Amino acid sequence: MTAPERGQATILDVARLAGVSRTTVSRVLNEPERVTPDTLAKVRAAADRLNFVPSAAARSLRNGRTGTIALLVGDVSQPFHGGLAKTISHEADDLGYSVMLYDLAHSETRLRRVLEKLPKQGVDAVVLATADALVEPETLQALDVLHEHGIPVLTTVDRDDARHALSLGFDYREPARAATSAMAGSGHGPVALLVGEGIGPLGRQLVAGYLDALSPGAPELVVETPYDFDGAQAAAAALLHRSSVGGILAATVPMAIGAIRAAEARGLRVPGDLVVLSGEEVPLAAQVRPAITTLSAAAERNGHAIMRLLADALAGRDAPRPPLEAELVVRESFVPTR
Amino acid sequence: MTAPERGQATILDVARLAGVSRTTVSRVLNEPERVTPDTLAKVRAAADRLNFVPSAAARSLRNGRTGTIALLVGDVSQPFHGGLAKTISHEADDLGYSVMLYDLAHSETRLRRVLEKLPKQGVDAVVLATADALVEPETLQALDVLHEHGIPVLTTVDRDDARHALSLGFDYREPARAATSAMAGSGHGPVALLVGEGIGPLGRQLVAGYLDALSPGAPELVVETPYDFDGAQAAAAALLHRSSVGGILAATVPMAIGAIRAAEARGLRVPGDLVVLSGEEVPLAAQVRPAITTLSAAAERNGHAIMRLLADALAGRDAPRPPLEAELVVRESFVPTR
DNA sequence: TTGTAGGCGTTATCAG
DNA sequence: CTGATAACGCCTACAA
Repeated sequence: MTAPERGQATILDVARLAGVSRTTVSRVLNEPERVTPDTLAKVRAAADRLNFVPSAAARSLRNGRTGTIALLVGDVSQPFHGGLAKTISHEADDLGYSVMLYDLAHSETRLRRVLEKLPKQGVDAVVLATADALVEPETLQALDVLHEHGIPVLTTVDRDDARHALSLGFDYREPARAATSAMAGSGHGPVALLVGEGIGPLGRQLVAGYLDALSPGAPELVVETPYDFDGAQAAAAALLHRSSVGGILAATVPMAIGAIRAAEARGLRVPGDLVVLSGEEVPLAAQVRPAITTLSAAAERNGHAIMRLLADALAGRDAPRPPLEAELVVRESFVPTR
Repeated sequence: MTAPERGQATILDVARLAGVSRTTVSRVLNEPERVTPDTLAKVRAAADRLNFVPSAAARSLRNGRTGTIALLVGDVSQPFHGGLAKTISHEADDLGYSVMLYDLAHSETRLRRVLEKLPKQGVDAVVLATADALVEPETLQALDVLHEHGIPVLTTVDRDDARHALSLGFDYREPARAATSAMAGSGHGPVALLVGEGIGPLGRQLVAGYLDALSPGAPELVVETPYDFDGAQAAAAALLHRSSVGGILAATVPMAIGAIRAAEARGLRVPGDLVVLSGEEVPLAAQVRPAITTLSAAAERNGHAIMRLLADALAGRDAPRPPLEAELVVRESFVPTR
C-alpha cells in the first residue's frame, strides 16, 4: 500500500502503484502511443485510483510553458468586454489554455502594474483588449519586456504605441466616416461623436473617420466621455444643452444608451428628433428601446478572430489575417434613408 | 560579465552579479529585514539591472501556493456576472492574487471539466459563482476532490449539494416572498416567477419564497427559462399567451427585460398593465425603460462579500459572516403601493 | 518498450 | 548574517 501522503499524489506514487517507473507514467501522460497497451492500462488505472493530477507548477518549470493566457480588459462589466471575455474563455479552453482575467478599470496605472507582473506570472500570451490610450513610457516599456521574453501580445485594435503587438487589423475609420455621413444625411442636424476619454487608438480612428465625413462648415462636435452609461449620459446632456445636435455616433452601446436617455430628458425623441448609432455590436443593442443601430463590430466575432490570431502566434505560425469589415446593423435608433 | 543567456534571468544570475549566494538573493526577496542593508542594496541593484523576475513556476513547485484563484461563472457576458468578475478581479489584485476566469456557459459538463482540471492548475481557492443546479454525481465528487486537496470553494449562493463550500449566506427566500406578495397586492392579477432553467439552489429559494406568498387558490406560475434575454422573452411570451398575468418576478435583469419586451409585444404596458421585478441588482436595471425595480442583490456587494470570505479562508481564519440582506430598489417597473 | 539520471528555479534546513 | 545543499514534481536524453 503506497498511500500517497495526504495531498497530491505524484507521478512517483502512480509509478509505484502500477509497478513501473516514473518515465513510463510520464509517457502515458504525454505520448500514450509509445507505450504497450498493457502497461498503459495498468498505469491509467493506477493514476485513476490515486486521483492523480500532474502538477502544473512542475510541468511549467520543466518546459517553460504554462498553458495560460492573460486577458486584459478595460472593464468586464461592460457588455462588449463581457462578450469578449466569454468567447475568449471558451476558445482558450478548446485550445487547452486557461485564461487569467485582469480588469483594468480603464486605468493605465493598473495596466502597468499588471504588465509588469505578467512575466513573473509566466503566461504564454497576452490579449490586450482595451482601446485606451497608453501615454506613460513605462507602460510601453513593459510591453517591450514582454516581447523580449518571447510572450506574444495581441490587441483588439491596431495600436501604434505597442510596437510588437499583433492586432486584428480592424478598420474603424471608414465605417465611422460612412456612418457619420449617413447620419448627417438624415437631415436632423449636425452630427456629434461620443468617444472614450483619453482618445486611444480606436478613438483616433473614429475621430478621423468622423472628421472625414464632415462637410465644410459643419461643427466639429467631438466629446470625450467616460466609457460607461453614466459618463456618457452626463456628457451628452451637456452637449445637447449647448449645441443643436441631430445625430450622435457613440463608441459603445452603453454610451449610446446614455446619449438616448439624455436626449429623452430634454424631450427629444430618438429617432424622431435625433438619430443615434453605436460603434460596437452587442446583444444589448437589440434589447433596449429604442433598439440601437450599430456598426457590427461584434464582441463575439472579435473574440473568435483574436483567438485565431493567438492560436497562430502560439504555434509560431505567421498569421495571415484577413481584415475584419463592418456593416451597419440597422435597428430603431437610426434608419438610414436611401 | 555573467550575462543571463537570452530569456529570463535566474536567481543564480543575480547572485553571481551581486557576488553573493542564491540563498541571500532569496532572502532579499522574501525576508529583506534579515539581511545587511549593504548586501540588500547590492542584491537589489543586481536584480534590477538584470530585470530579474522570480519564476512563478519554481516558486509554486517549492511552496505549494500559486497566488491564483479560479472564478467560475455561469456567463460573464451577463451583467451580474460581469460585475462580479470585475470586483473580484480588483479585490484579488489588492490581495496579491490573480484570477483565472472560467465561463461555464451554464453547462454542467463544462463545469465538471473545469473542476477536474483545477487541482492540476494549482489554484489556491475557487469561487463558484453559478446558481445552476448540479445534478451529476461526478460534479459533486470533483468538488470533494478539491476539498481533499485543501482548496477552499466559495459560492455566491448557499448550496446543499456542494457540502464543503463556504457561502455568503444570502437569503433569497424571504425577499422573494415579500416581493411576490407586494406584487400580488398591486391588483393587476396573478404573479408569475421566471427562474433559470434547471432550478438550482438560488432558483429553489426563489420558488419557495414565491410559493410562500401565494394566496390559496392563486395559480402557481413558475416558468423555467434560459438565463438570458432571448430565452426569457420567449418563455414570457408563451406564458402571457396562455395565462392572464399581472406581475412577473424575474431572477435576472436581462430576464426581466425579456419579460417586459414580451409584454409590450402583446400590447401590455409596464407597469400600467403588468408589474415586473428582478431579483438581482445591476446598473443596467436603471438604464433601460421602464427602469427595473430590483431586490438589490448587487453584483458589486456580492463580489466584496465573497472576497472577504476568501481572504479569511486563505488566511485560515474562520469567517464570521453576517448574512446579506436584500431591500427593494424601487424603479419604474414596479412601485409598490403602501 | 522501458528504465536511469539530471536538472528546470526556488526556498527551507542546517552549518559556518 | 551568510552559504552549501537538498528537495519540490516533472520531462527528456541516453542507456539497456
